[in-house]
Amino acid sequence: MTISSSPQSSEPPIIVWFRDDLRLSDHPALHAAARTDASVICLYILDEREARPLGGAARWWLANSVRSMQAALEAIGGRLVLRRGSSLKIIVELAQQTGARAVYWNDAVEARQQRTAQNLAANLKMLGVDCRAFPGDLLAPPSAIRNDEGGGIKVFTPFWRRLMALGDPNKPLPAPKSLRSPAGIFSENLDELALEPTQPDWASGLRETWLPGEASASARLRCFLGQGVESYRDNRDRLDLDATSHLSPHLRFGEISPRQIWHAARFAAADRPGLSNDIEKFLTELGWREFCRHLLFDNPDLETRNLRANFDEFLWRESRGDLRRWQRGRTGYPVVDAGMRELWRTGFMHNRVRMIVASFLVKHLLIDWRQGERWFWDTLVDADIGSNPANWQWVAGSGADAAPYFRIFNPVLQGERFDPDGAYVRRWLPELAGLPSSLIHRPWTATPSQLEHAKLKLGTSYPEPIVEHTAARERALAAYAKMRGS
DNA sequence: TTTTGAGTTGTTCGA
DNA sequence: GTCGAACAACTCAAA
Repeated sequence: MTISSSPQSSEPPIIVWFRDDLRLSDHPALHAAARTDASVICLYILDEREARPLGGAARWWLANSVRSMQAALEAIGGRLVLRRGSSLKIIVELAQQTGARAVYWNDAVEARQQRTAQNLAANLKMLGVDCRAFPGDLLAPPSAIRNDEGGGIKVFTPFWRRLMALGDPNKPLPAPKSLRSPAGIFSENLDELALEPTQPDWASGLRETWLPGEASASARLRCFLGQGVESYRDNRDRLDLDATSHLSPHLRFGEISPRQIWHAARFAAADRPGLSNDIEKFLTELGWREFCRHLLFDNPDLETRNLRANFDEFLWRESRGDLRRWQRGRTGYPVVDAGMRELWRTGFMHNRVRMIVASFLVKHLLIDWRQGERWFWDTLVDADIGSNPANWQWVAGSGADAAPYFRIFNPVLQGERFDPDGAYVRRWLPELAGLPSSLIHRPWTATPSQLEHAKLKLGTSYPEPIVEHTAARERALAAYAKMRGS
């Protein structure tokens, strides 16, 4: 095989179609294309119909991630072609226009994306264009972890054991050192895709918190495995400590792959045996991502359909007012409100707080989990097509391996346990900052003089509780009992 | 085929 | 203050 030295070569190019895999390293489709002697067209399409339309926070992330990848590609001689519209139509047209010899992409687990890929493959075949889909998004394909009936495994622990029994996933692939991309192919301007908010520009909190892109993702992983993972097992639930990796949005957009994380963590564990417990626990979280994706593979309507059908009978409350107070962090329960405001400001929420606020919406307010799922989808930078609905269903009790219905978080106890000095609450609810730690998670129990001393007016500067915990708990238990009996 | 036992993340109550 | 039991019943994996 000869290697063409001419950048103007007119030989047929290979199109690499990027989706939620905005990285150059460990990218099987790009790696395969770059190994040939062909020039490579790197293509990203904003297709609002192909998959679930992105939420606002995710759109902001996408814009910045794409910008970062444009720069990374240019640094090795390549170029990113940006388009908007129907993926199928655009790829077929581009393949014809450029006389492409092949189209490569990485597999996606979501049903709509798979359908598009199948249609695309059929269309390309008719045109005589080769196409290949590569595994790259998962540690193991769903087909490798099945139960006796050929379905997915619905309980996490056996799922995890089976995944571990498969052994290490493939080693990550290197990024191409150089790339040739044909010139003269039309690309949209990123700004014209209007992914970032302008009127108003509400993204300042996101900009202060995050740096999207592959380089940032791998720096964060390195930093986390270098120091952060120490005491991960013990401290990961603490809201007032910075004990988690914050890799989730990077993983969501494929700026880093699960295989890269897996192997880097294994390497770190071999290097520092004292950390192996913490690293095992960290890898388990990667296992949960995997579990949720496999669940989505078998249940394409995970975001709308109760996995346990008896939940279809559940009588949810309709209250736009209560929903809005929850969304805005005005429930009167400090740990809930702090979480909802962290989310609104940064596009992120600590995992423990996600459980607390989700339990509060579903059980204290009896509002349909789908409403909460949609709010998270719109506001989280890491809103994941699998994890988000799967975990909402888990909290609600309608999901796989779900929490039992009587497990109702007490927001006061959870706050006192995981934010003992109230540092997390004070950070996000400055109006409560003057309260002593003993009252920070239960301001309604403060005496008038304590309130005055803290310069706090309950009902004005901070709301009274939207529901009383014990009564709400009993109401939830009764609602579940009724569903069971109906 | 049948049986057995386990199942991410809790709270409350009463001894 | 600490501890164990109750909260219920069901689904699923695996022997």
